[in-house]
Amino acid sequence: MNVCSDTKASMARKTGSHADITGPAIRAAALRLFARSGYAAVSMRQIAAEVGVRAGALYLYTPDKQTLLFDLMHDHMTALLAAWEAVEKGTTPEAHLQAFVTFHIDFHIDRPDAVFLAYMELRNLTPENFAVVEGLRRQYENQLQSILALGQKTGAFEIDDVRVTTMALIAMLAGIHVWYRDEGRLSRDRIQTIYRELVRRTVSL
Amino acid sequence: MNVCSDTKASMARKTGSHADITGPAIRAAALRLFARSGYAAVSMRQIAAEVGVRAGALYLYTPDKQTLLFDLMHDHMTALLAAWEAVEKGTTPEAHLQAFVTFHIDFHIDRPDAVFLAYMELRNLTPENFAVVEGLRRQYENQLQSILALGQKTGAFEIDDVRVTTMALIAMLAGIHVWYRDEGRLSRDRIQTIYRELVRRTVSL
DNA sequence: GTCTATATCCGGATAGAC
DNA sequence: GTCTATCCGGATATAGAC
Repeated sequence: MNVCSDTKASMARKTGSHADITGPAIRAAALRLFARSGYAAVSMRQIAAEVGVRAGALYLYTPDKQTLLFDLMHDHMTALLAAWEAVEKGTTPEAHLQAFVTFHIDFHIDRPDAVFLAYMELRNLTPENFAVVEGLRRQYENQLQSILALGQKTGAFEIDDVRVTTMALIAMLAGIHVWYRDEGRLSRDRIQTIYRELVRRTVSL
Repeated sequence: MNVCSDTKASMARKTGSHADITGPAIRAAALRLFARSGYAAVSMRQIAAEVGVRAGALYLYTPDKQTLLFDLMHDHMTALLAAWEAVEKGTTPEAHLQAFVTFHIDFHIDRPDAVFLAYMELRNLTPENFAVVEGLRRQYENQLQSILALGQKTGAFEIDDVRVTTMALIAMLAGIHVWYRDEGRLSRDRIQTIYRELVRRTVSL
């Protein structure tokens, strides 16, 4: 932070102007700290210190702390849905489901802090903000639920209760973030292989 | 609270003495509020108001807020382990696993607030307290892991990675608390039946 | 055992200088 | 765009009266 070499033509004209740097830096610091200690336990002064500015400067980039939290969660959920939209999903329900598992694990392993926020800090959102984020979360669940419902209809899957199975699989996948470590015993590929098989079994007799 | 009728022989001799009532009431109030709003977001004043006393009075029953949280989590985990010890588990690995699922769902549905605390407030424990609670949580995971390992050894189960399957099943079961409602679409029995089958499938080819 | 009062500190957010 | 200074409220925890 606070690199003021000013040697490049692209640098701002006035020393001390870092709107393009400080904004993202604030979001990154808030994400890291909120994920580590929880929204309520993190102060604006802490976030500012992490970025290398004073607390007052934060309010040039966010109207308040609540909006900072909401933006982080909202952007994460939006990115999640957009990324899933872009995935090549295959033709059969089986392939579709396998693609979902692979995608989910990839996306979540790459964004541990955002994932943590998205499901731990829901209760710290104002009711209006909660409704928005909850709606996006529900949309994501529905992606999986649709796959299961279609597979059940075509006979590809043997499922007792589609809604419960959806929630069970989401929970199973979400649980990975609790124990996953980059330097852990298992590679990402290995984990994906194991979970694809676990999920396949839960929808097969 | 603060019922001072003093008409029964069993009432305390001194008006305003409610040690036997206030202590549990404080814990119950703290549990409810911590679960609803999060440890960091709940003040001692709020807890006191819920009980019907002033904030200062709380310190007759707990040395500080942190200890209050720790005691709630510690007691929950201890009760969980003790209750599982007391369960009739059956003789085969299959029966053992089914008993675990049934037990887990029963215990957790009956204590939604404590369950919520136990996995949401870990990061608000001091390092020493965290280590204790984490150790108890690990003991519980090991109960399930032992069942899976034994079943794998005897050939009753077909499991790729016992550790990952343990974490996957724990997460799947823990996820119930996210959507379960007492007045919901599904009875407890029905939910247990569905999950017993989901779990059975994950350890069978 | 509880209350009132208070010490001490830290929180979010704003105003105005530079 | 950032800083310093500050307002104002609320936090935990303690001391001493009743």
